[in-house]
Amino acid sequence: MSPVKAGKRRTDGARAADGRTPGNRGRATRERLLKCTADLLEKTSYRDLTVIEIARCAGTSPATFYQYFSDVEAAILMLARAMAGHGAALATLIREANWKGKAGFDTAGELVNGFLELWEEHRSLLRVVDLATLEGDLRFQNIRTHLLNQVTEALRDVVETFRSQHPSDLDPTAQAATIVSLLAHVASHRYGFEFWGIRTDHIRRSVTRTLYWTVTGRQPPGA
Amino acid sequence: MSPVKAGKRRTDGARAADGRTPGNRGRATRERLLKCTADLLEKTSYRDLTVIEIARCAGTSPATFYQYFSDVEAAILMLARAMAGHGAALATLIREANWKGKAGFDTAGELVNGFLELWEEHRSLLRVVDLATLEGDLRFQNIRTHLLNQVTEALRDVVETFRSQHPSDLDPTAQAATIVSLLAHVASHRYGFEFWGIRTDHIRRSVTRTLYWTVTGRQPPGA
DNA sequence: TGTACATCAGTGAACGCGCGTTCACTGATGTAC
DNA sequence: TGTACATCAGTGAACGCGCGTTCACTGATGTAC
Repeated sequence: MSPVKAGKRRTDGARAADGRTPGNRGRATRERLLKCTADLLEKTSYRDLTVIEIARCAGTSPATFYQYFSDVEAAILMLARAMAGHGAALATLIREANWKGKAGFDTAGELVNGFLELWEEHRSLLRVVDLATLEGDLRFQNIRTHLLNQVTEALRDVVETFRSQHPSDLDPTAQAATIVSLLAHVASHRYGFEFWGIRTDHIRRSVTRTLYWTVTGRQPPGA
Repeated sequence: MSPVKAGKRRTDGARAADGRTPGNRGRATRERLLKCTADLLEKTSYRDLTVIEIARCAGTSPATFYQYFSDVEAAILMLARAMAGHGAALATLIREANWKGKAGFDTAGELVNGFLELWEEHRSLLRVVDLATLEGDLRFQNIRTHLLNQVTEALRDVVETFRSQHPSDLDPTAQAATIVSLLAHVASHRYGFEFWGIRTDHIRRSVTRTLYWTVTGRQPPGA
């Protein structure tokens, strides 16, 4: 239909814009667009986030945006994937820390804090991931899984360590998934609780105790 | 500006359409529109739900829709409010059941099932409520609070019954909120777990045990 | 050091689309007498 | 039982808006010789 000029249009759109391979200048623009996407996400619902807005924020034109991303979601996905790696740090904490006795209780507290901090730092991105997951978007669901899976598997292994403390018909994976559910939900609704008059410190204490119990099967060390 | 004909336009739009008081026929149309909204919500993300679609499904025109609702969200809110009352049944269950010993463990199981069933029955509506809450929509947040608050308060009262079993610095409200978080999250991500290979039965068992422990402070009766 | 050329980078302006929303209108139903 | 009138109910057709997306173009940067 349209006269092909010179560049062989890449349909896969893997790395380049529309057949160009990016140089320094291009990469800078791209970063600016990503940064603006992240910033705007703090203020706007991701459904209302528009190419025009992002372009304007980055001091460029909508046409430029399309040289780097196929649409707004593509940019958000890129940000989300970069974030999903942060689950590894939590998994490492779980695997390497001591879960026995008082030290184990401290480990539980650290993990709870780890979740709260991770959500604090990436609040808007995690909100989008949760949102899209609930809506059934598989790409975001995969990111969420990737993030939480590492944590769940690490916890499952720890739970198995305490197998003798748990009833034999308890599934360690389900147990771990249950705990992760609790941690994720509390972290993402933290401000909801505060708005409702429940102090985060109190939640932290409750969750820490529950976490310790579900992992070790033992009563937490008395207050 | 425009010539006022006869009806005194109500700006509040409280009950009536545009100054008309609804009769039988009108109420039927209205019900049909609500039903269609609910049905379409099962298939479509609520963001993509359009007045035109709803009207078409109800066999009427978009103009008619606006006689009954100011916009799509208004219709959804109406559905959600009607559903929020269902929290009362769970609260009653919590308040009237026995929480001690083996009977208490059964009560915990019933409550977990109650959550799973409630979410099963109103999956799409609850999804919208969760979604909008995460996005900071206050109206939906209030509905969510209304629904979960009844449960949280009931649980808090039960937790207080077991005060001697819990450490003195434990806040019963925070403890109850923690449990409700767990229940709500698991109920809404149920299919996520199954997709991921975790059987609902296993989750149910884990959650029931955790619930029993967080409420009573005692080890659940061995399997 | 200079010139020509290829490629990268960016954009103004326009088109099309599809939804929200409204207006002026027709049709249906009820009720007073 | 019939007629007139008020009110309820519903709609076709159009307008406007704002975003997504693209095209044909100009400008910037690098590099070969």
